[in-house]
Amino acid sequence: MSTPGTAQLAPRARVVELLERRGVTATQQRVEVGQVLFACPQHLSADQILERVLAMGARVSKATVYNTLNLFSERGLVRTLSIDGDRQFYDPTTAPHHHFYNVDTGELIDIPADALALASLPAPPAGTAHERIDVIIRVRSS
Amino acid sequence: MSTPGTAQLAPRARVVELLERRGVTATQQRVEVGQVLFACPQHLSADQILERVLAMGARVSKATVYNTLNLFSERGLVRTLSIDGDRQFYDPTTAPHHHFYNVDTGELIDIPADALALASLPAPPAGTAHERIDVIIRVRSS
DNA sequence: CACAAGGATGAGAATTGTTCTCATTCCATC
DNA sequence: GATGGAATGAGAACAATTCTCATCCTTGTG
Ligand SMILES: [Mn+2]
Ligand SMILES: [Mn+2]
Ligand SMILES: [Zn+2]
Ligand SMILES: [Zn+2]
Repeated sequence: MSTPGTAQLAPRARVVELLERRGVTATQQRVEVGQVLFACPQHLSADQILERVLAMGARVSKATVYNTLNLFSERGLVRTLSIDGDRQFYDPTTAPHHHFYNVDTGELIDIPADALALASLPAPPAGTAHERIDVIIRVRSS
Repeated sequence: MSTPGTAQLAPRARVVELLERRGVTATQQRVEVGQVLFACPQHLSADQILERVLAMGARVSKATVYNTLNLFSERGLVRTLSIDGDRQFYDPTTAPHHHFYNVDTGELIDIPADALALASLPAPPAGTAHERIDVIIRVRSS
């Protein structure tokens, strides 16, 4: 039994703490975006985040949602996923992990880092250093 | 000593054969796109392909380049890569392999499938079947 | 507790990669 | 050489994202 229009949200206090730990000023809108984004492990588009923030009764603009997500991404509060050419998804789980992507439904499912062994990693090209590894396992509904 | 404006191209006959093997009618424009795309292992955007086809003196439109790349992609002649939210890259190497992506320069480098061991693959979610695995190793210029 | 000063916000325009429309052109087949 | 269906292309349309810049907040200061 869920109250319509009242999705689960991360508590403001927890969001404020997360932002301040990364040196991000905890403004009204950033906290509201964070309450939606950090509610649970999930993968949301900018549009979905905007919808949900508006649904919780807050007032935010599209520009601020994008500003905020880009800032969160720079500060390591969110991971940006590009799985197709359409839109990006924002992933509150920043620890290393991977994804199943259902090409038919668009669904994204987390794969814990330790559920997938990457052996014999090739050395990065000369003059470069590893930053992060993304594994996307594309699946079809069968 | 390279002749300016005359980049290396795949021979028309080879391209025609590739297309016909996949049941794709070998029209003038499709063959020209193929000559650019199948010239060597590489990763080009639609715009780069258009530029190069025009540079070889052929007449093609943007719409046809996109039509052709989407058709090639459906027929398994090219693999589409989404590495950031900006544009897609088209990869003539359709056999399984992976990529280094230099986030500073935008450079994409192939990693042969056998240079990277993926052990203990998790089972696909119920009701789905593996389609393909993409590993992208993001690196920074250091 | 006013009060700057700089940072954040937002309405809407701009940008850009990609798709769509549909009239025209091409091509395989007869 | 005709012809019917597929392919092409100019340009409009779309959609995700960014930009502009006037207005609004925050935060520290007096
Ligand atoms: Mn971006
Ligand atoms: Mn596409
Ligand atoms: Zn995830
Ligand atoms: Zn490749």
